[in-house]
Amino acid sequence: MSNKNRRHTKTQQMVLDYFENTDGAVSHEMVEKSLGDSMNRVTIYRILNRFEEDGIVHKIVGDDGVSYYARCESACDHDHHHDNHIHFRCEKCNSINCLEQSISIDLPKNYQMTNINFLITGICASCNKE
Amino acid sequence: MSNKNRRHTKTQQMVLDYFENTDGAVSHEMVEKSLGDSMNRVTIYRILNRFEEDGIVHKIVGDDGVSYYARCESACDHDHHHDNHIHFRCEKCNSINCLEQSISIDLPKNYQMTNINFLITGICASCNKE
DNA sequence: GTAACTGCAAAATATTTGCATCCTT
DNA sequence: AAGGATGCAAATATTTTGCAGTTAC
Repeated sequence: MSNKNRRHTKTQQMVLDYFENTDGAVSHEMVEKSLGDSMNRVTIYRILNRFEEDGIVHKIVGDDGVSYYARCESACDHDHHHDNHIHFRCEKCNSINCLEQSISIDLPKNYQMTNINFLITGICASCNKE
Repeated sequence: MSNKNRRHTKTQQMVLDYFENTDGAVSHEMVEKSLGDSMNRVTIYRILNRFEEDGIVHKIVGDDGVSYYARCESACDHDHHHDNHIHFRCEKCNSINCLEQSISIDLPKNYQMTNINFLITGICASCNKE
């Protein structure tokens, strides 16, 4: 389903590097703030969409309505990037990270699952100190 | 925190009735399609926001980026409408409903939770038959 | 050389705000 | 009558699309 002919470009590599050097999930806004001088905002949209389409990252939509992207774990293949652990979004520092806890899902009969989006919002430990 | 002086109006009652007569969660678009002739789209935005603010409904953000609203269970009070069960969004019929399964959350030390958003996307049983 | 990728402008969507008016209390 | 709620227009975001120019392969 997914593998179009993709090309390796500088811009994409920069975004990949950004993922590599960033803890937790990443939003369009964050990429733009970081790399916006080197590339157009539209390009960022397109790169993020492409990455998701290709299974390189998965998307987590926050209860703030913002889309965050995180590199997929090894387990992800191109058509299934299920992600049955919980993400935590800190309202203060606006980071999204994975919690250890993972969920075993008990879907009712005849239900079929294509995507999981588990998100808890609140204050993370480091922000809670202050 | 929440109780402003609210007034009882026809428009709001219509939206409430719509919730009552609809299974599962409801999006702005659905309300507008249903009641758009009787009220302005902006009014719908404001009513839905107000309802959420007042704890009358809670918001679930789909991985499609769309906000859905569902009437709160009895357990909800004004400041805490935690909703630790899983919602299921059907990509075909675009309904959102609650699954029975609820999740016990095991938050790491010093984490503080303000909101839960558990959503599985896929095909529901009735759509899966066809 | 071909087709993917990018940048810019513009279009399409989605949501919010200002303000005059209407309606609940 | 005071101020919350609504409608309309306009302002803000946010995301997508068209197309020409550029670059990877």
